[in-house]
Amino acid sequence: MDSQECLHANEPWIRPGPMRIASWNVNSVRTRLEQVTAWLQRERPEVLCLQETKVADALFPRQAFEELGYQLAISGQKAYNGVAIASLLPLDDVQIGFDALLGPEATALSDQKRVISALIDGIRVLNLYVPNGSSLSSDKYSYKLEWLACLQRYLERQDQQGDPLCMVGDFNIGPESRDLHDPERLSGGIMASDAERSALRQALGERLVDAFRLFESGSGHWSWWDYRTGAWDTGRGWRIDHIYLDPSLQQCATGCVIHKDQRGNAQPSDHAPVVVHLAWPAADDGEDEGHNSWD
DNA sequence: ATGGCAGCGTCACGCTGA
Repeated sequence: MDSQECLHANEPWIRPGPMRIASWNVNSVRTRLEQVTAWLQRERPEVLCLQETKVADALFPRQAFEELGYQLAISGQKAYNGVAIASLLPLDDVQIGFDALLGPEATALSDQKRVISALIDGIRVLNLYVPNGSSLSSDKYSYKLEWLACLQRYLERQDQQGDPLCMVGDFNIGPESRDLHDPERLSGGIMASDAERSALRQALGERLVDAFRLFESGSGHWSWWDYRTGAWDTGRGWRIDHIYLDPSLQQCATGCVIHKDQRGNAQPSDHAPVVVHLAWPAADDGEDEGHNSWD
């Protein structure tokens, strides 16, 4: 866009886009470190959000990211869960856990390290690792529904802050039939039950939209392939890793891509990275959106 | 209906993930 470039030429303190925000469940950041750094070196996304880092903060392999120019915000624990944000741009106002916004009511849901956010170039980047739920009859399933109800309250609070919001992560939910390789068999089961889908929709509200579906309406696009069933070799995947944008970022989105090739690596994660491309900062269309003022 | 594969912690296999 020429008009946008002119704008930036006249406003040299505005960094010209694009902004790419990626999400990747790496299933152990230490085991996957070489794959992650190789991918970062090649793709150089401005932001990479990681899930299932599976490492206590003191043992997080910080140096490998910092050598590539990435700053880190991490929230991990031994063996399970764990989230992190790596960014080429400064990370401000890092918030860890639901209790950062909700206080004591959410403390019980903050033992498991599944929530981290930071303000990056004026965008609130929220990185989530939604509980899996195990099976419909499991205690973990009720925990998942409770967690999603808490997410709804958290997002209502986040909305009040007024920052543009990009929410990414492993949602452990296939929102619709087109997100499952075998909807007839899988619908209604774990990760595809009405209650999970409804709880996610409730949390999203009217404002948050799945960036991938802004560009691709078809089925057959997956972000996760089960290790156990030879799912990768037979193409039986799910699309459970998502990027959600609020209205101010929807209008900036220029693409959303799943880097499926990473699932074909030797010793891969069972998830592939998802990347949203944003033209950011937004071009000034004359209407003050509240997020792009520089006076 | 069940298991299958992978990572972790701690050293034989159980727990967890999805």
